Amino acid sequence: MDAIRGDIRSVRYPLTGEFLAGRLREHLDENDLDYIEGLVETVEDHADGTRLLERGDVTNKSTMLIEGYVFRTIESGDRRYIVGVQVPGDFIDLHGFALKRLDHSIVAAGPVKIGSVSHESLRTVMQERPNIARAMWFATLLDASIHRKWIQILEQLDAPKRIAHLYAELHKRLELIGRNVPRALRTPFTQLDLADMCGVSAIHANRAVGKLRDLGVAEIRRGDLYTDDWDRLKRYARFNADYLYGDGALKLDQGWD
Amino acid sequence: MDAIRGDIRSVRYPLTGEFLAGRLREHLDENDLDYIEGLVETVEDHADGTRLLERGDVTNKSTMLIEGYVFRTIESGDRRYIVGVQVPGDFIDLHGFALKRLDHSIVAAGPVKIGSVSHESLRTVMQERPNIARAMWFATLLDASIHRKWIQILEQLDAPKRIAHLYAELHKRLELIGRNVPRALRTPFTQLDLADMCGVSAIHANRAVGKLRDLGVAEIRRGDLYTDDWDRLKRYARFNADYLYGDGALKLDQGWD
DNA sequence: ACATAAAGCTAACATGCGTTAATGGACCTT
DNA sequence: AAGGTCCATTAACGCATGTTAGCTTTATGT
Repeated sequence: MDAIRGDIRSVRYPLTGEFLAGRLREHLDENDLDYIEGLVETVEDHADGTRLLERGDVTNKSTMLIEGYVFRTIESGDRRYIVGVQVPGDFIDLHGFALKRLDHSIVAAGPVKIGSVSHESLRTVMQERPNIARAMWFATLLDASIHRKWIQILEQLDAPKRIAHLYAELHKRLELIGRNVPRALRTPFTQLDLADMCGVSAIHANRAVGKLRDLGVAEIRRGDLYTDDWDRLKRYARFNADYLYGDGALKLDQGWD
Repeated sequence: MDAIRGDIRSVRYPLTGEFLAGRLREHLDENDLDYIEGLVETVEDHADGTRLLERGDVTNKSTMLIEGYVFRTIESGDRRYIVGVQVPGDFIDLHGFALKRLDHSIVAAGPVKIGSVSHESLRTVMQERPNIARAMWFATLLDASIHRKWIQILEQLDAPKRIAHLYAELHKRLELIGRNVPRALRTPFTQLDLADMCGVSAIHANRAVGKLRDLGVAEIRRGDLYTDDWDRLKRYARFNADYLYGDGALKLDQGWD
């Protein structure tokens, strides 16, 4: 494995590419986005499977995902449990800024590009840029909302619907950062990855993928999902995007600034 | 059902009782705690099952749980999914301060006592009391950490272990706010509540309770759990308290103030 | 082109969990 | 004390999922 091969379309910033701001983008102006851009001190490529952060780590910088996917994982016994996925533009350890140590590990799912911001810089942000600070708090609250949805999904849906919901969520999250996915959503996920996200065995994840194929809902091959009817897939998965707060969920109208 | 009957032991504050600060307590001094106390504008009692907040609500105040338990619920189809539980001292809708609307409902589990803080007051706090603001961010990050653990639990454990883990978690969380539970952990949870928290049917929750009894791990009667060996129960549930950050997890040592 | 490893696929059997139905027990109301 | 309601319990049967094993396909490196 070597460095990233994925294409970065229409690069906006010389250093990090256009998606740095990610989910913050909607809530900040050009000025703030430039300011954040200036905070990034280093940009690195890492290969598939790289363990970027370990549970228990104490950090002095926070990391933003610029390109690729990462898993939030907790290992227990000899198995891995994936408790979250991040897409480009997401901070992946903003909680490491406020919490002493990390409660879970971060592992690259496929090749990734990441940027680092020192906690020292973040402290300055907290003091001097209250609206950016607020947007960062929003970002961690959105993570919590996504966590709650995952809990509901695990309680409510069977394995095929869980997998469909996962792709429906990614489809929407990519759309929210300006990446429209027309027909094929490409990911580096193996069926074992899907299994570890859905809390089922790899064999059963394979059955579930087969069922989605048989039903005509979607074709998943080596992580890439193909469908001509995203609406049908989302209906099948009982997907409702409200929890992603895509419509400017931040409360801006009550004199925050 | 009528108003609260639970005892409030060793009341510290005249208005709200000693546990107002809850999980914030460890990270703030007397001065800050008094300040928070002063923010509480109203205190109310509500009966079991009261829907305190609805998914989709837009709020202008945030609520702290003073006495009792509440569920975070998402309804879908004709079933209810419980995605979280809060104990006394927890803010239950701090995210409603930063997010435009709530992504889930809050329902009283048994009789509760709650206090309200206006968002206007919170905005003042954010500006004038950075260490309190930080503690509140911490509180929401801790919720996210608990959510991740629930995801792992649902992916990893079968129904009996999920129930054991739930009580183990509550046991620890109560300890962290100064309420040591010696032998019996009393809750108002029905077996249907346990089922909705664990993502299983009520019948299967009943089987799981029976298995815990047969194994001698714990006896659960009408929500109250009895055991003479909490360590054994926690081992059975693979409980590890790290994710609750009970040891002062907030990063205080790097010039936050 | 070939060898190898990783990933995907299939089958058979065991177990966890859902569903329906019916019974029993605890608490509340009158 | 009687009746009613909510909750807990048990049994029987079917489906979802785990486990073990072996096989096939695809990607990758030489």
